[in-house]
Order: sequence, then C-alpha cells, then structure tokens
Amino acid sequence: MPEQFNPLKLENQLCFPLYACAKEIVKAYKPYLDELDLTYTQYITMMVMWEHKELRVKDVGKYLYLDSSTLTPLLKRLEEKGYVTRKRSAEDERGLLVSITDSGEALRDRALTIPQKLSACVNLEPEKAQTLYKILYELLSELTTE
Amino acid sequence: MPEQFNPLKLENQLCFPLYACAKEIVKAYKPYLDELDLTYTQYITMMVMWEHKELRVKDVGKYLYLDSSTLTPLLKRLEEKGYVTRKRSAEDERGLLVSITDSGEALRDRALTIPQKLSACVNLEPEKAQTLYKILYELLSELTTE
DNA sequence: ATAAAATCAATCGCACGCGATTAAATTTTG
DNA sequence: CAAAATTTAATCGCGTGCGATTGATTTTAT
Repeated sequence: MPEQFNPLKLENQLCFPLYACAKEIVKAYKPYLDELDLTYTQYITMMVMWEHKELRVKDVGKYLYLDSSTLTPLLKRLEEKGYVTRKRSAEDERGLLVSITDSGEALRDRALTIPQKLSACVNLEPEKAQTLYKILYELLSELTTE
Repeated sequence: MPEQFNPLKLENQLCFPLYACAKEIVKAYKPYLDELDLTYTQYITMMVMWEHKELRVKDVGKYLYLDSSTLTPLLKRLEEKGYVTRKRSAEDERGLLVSITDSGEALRDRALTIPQKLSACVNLEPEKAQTLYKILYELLSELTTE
C-alpha cells in the first residue's frame, strides 16, 4: 500500500494538525496570559464576561462549548481572583448567575494588547488566516449541529 | 468601538475556533475509539507505533508534540493493555524503547475503518479539507520553529 | 581524565475536559 | 393539581497536557 493511501498514517489525518495546532497556539498565549495570571480557558471565559457582563453558567458554556463540569471549578477560580461573582438567579433558582466585577472589567485593559502580541508571533498571512477562520467555523458547525 | 474591531471579542479570535474544533472533533472520534478502548491521544500514539514499530519516548513525543510527562503515564496504560512494551535502550541507558506488540499490530485492523467513519460524519468538502490541512501545517510550523 | 553541560524519562502539582451521576428547581403532562 | 419529565449546576473519576524538577546517563569541554 502506497504511504499516501495509508488511512492510519498520522500525516494523512486532518484531525491531528488541528489537535496539535490548538495545543501549540494555546502554548503561544501562555507568556502573555501568565502576566495576567489567567489560563487560556479562563481568558476566553473572561472574553465572554467582558461581552455579556452577566450570564448563567449554561450560557457561558454555550459560547465556549464547555459544560458545567469544566466551568464550575473554573468560575470558582475566577471568583477567587475577584473577576466575577456567582449567585443563584432569583427568577429561576436552578440557574447560577455569573457577573463581571469592576476588577474583572479593569482586567480587560490589561488584556487588550494580547491579540496583537499573538498575531505578531504567529506569522500567518492575513488572507490565509481569514480562510482558516472561515473553514474552522464551518467545520465547527458541522461538528455541533448533528 | 464597532464590534468587528473589538480585539477581545470571542468571534474575532482565530485561536478560539481552533480550540473549539479540536475539542469537538476529538469528541466525534469518541464512539469509534470507545470500541477499541482507546482515548484520542492513545490512538494517535498507536498511529506512531504502527508506523515506526520501535522508538524512544522522545521520538514519539517529537511526532505528537507531547513530552514525557504526558507520554510516560499514557505509554504505561498502553503497555497494560498489551499494545506496546517498554524497556531501556541498551546503547543509551537514558532512552526508553517503546515497541509495538503483536496485539498492538492486530489492533490496527480494527482501527482501519475509523478514518472513513469519521469523514462520513464530518461533512466538509474535500477541497476545503485540503486547504484546511495545508494551512494548519503551515501554522504548526510557524508555531514550533521559533 | 575529569568536570561541566546536555539529554532523557520520570515524577509532581495544577488545571482543564468530559462522561456519568446527583440533587434541586421548574415545566410539562395526564 | 399531582406525577413525570426536563433543566440546571455541582460533583466524581479518569485521562490528558504542561511547567518545573529530579536523577541517571551520556556528551562536551577543559
């Protein structure tokens, strides 16, 4: 069997470079996120909070494709750091409302330069980045809508 | 500030869909890998073993972008399942040789249909898959060569 | 030849990430 | 209205994934 038709060769997988890229790019964020004492997952959680100010755990998870078993402990850590508060919803006692604090809002200023710092160290042509972005969102919808 | 120029909006990140896609696609493998009692990382480790038969932990890690702190326990689990053996190299006592067993070779037959099963449930046009593949490897080399 | 530096696997601590389950609250159904 | 089904967050167990360190071995430099 010619190597390029070996279905179980690592190089012939689409998933593998996706898996490896995701890991490596998160690693690239690390030095900048370390300055803010955030992990990557905490960082994208804060992005959701910066945008929405107050949501239930459920909805944070909807944006991030994460569930409460990941988010509950993570949000407790963000609460300990003072960036969010957690309290039961009054209308529906099942839901837990996560709200951004002033300190959480302030953190946004310190995070503002991260995206450009990262794109500086990842030298991918803008056109390719755009293509990648589009296909990834297509793939994501393929993977989640069925 | 117009939303599309908000640098900290989740939708304006390239990393996020990468991160989310990687997670979701690994999840898509799960039902098929469950039948073989393998995790995704164990599966790609077996791919390396099917291809190379015998290597040091170091080299497994080079192919997978993983280090010994992840691989050592993982390889011990694969050893427990009987798919690989682990023994110190004779020439260089620092190195540990990982070798595929007959049982490990046999597992390959059962894994052969997985790639097609997965591409069946991910309906991405082949041309886009090809583009994605190429850009991901470009990005991967950008991320790891500096 | 020996001291210093480098290599390698292993270990540790911590933070995800997820499937499965639990418990409480709410909604739907009969 | 009451029982059943659903929704929600939390918890548990397990397997990564990684930075930092350790200890053994090998290589390099003096």
